Amino acid sequence: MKEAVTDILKHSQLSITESRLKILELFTKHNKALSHADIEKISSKNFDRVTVYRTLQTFVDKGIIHSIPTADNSVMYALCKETCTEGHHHDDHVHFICDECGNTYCLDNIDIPKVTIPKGFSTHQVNVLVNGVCKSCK
Amino acid sequence: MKEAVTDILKHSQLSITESRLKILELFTKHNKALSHADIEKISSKNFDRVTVYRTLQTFVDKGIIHSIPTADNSVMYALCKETCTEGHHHDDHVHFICDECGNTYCLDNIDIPKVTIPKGFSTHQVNVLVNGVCKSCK
DNA sequence: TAACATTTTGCAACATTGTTGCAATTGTAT
DNA sequence: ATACAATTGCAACAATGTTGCAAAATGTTA
Repeated sequence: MKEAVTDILKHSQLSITESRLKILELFTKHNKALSHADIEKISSKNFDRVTVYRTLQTFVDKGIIHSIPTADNSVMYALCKETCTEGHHHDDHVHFICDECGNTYCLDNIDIPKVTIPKGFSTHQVNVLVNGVCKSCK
Repeated sequence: MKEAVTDILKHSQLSITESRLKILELFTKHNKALSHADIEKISSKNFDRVTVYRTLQTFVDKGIIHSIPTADNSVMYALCKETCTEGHHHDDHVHFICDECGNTYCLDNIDIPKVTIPKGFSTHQVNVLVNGVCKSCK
C-alpha cells in the first residue's frame, strides 16, 4: 500500500514527503471523498493548515485528486482514476452524497448521461451530483 | 415589477421590508445566479453582511430561491420557479456555468437526464452542472 | 556519505467568509 | 396611534483560506 502511494507521487514527479504520503494514504484508505476538515481531523499527525491546503492544491494540479462541488458548498476531494493527468481531469463521473451519513462517493462505473444544451452553448464539462441514501445507511 | 416582488413576499407570508424587496429585485432584474458577494457589490444600498445572509437563508427556506453547487465551491443562488414551495424545492434543472463570463444560469427547459444508481442506493435529488461557453460569449 | 541546491514545511500575520446574541428599529395588526 | 412581533445592524467571534519568509526536509551530485 505504502509503495502504491509512493509510486503515485513519483509518477507525478513530486518529491516524497511525509505530508504527501500521509495525506495521499488517507485518500487510498478511505474510499470516499474527504474535505479539508476531514483530513485535519482523521490524520494522526497534526499538519499545519497551510500544508494541507498546499498539498491538496498540488494533488489537484497534478491530476491525483479532483474537487467535487457539493450542495452545501463544502469543498470535497477524491482520488482521480488513472485517466487523469496533469492539467487535465477526466472526472466526468457521477458523485453520490448520502444524506444520512454525509459521505460522498465517486460512482466511476455509472455513465454520465448526455445532457442537451440550448443552441449557441457549448459544453466543456458535466458534473452530476446525486443526493440520496447509500447502501450502508438504508 | 415592484408589485411582483411584493407579491412573492406576501405569498410566502414574509413581512415586506426594504432589504427583502431590494435583494429580491436583484434576482428578478438579473436573470442569472447571484452570490452573496454579488449582492453586496451590485446593491445600491449597503446592507449589513448579516442581513444579506439571513435574507438569503429566509428565501431559501421559503422556496423563493435555491442554492447552486459550483465547481469552485462558491455559493450561488437563483430564483426558484413557481413549483417550489416552503420546505420543498423542485430545482431539478440543469445549471450552466460559463467559463468565460462566469455567469451561472438555470436552464429550466432542459430536462434532467435519468441517472442510473447502483443497487441499494436511493435517489432524493439530482444536480447537473454544465461548464462551458454561453451564447453571448461565443 | 557529505555538501549543495531546491523544494517543502511551519509559523505568523492577515483577509475573507460565515455565525451568534442583543439592543434598536421597522413592520403588522388591532 | 399603539402595542406586539419580526427584522435589522452592530459587535464580537469562529471558521476558512492566503501570503511571505525563515527553517527544515528532500533530491542531486560528487
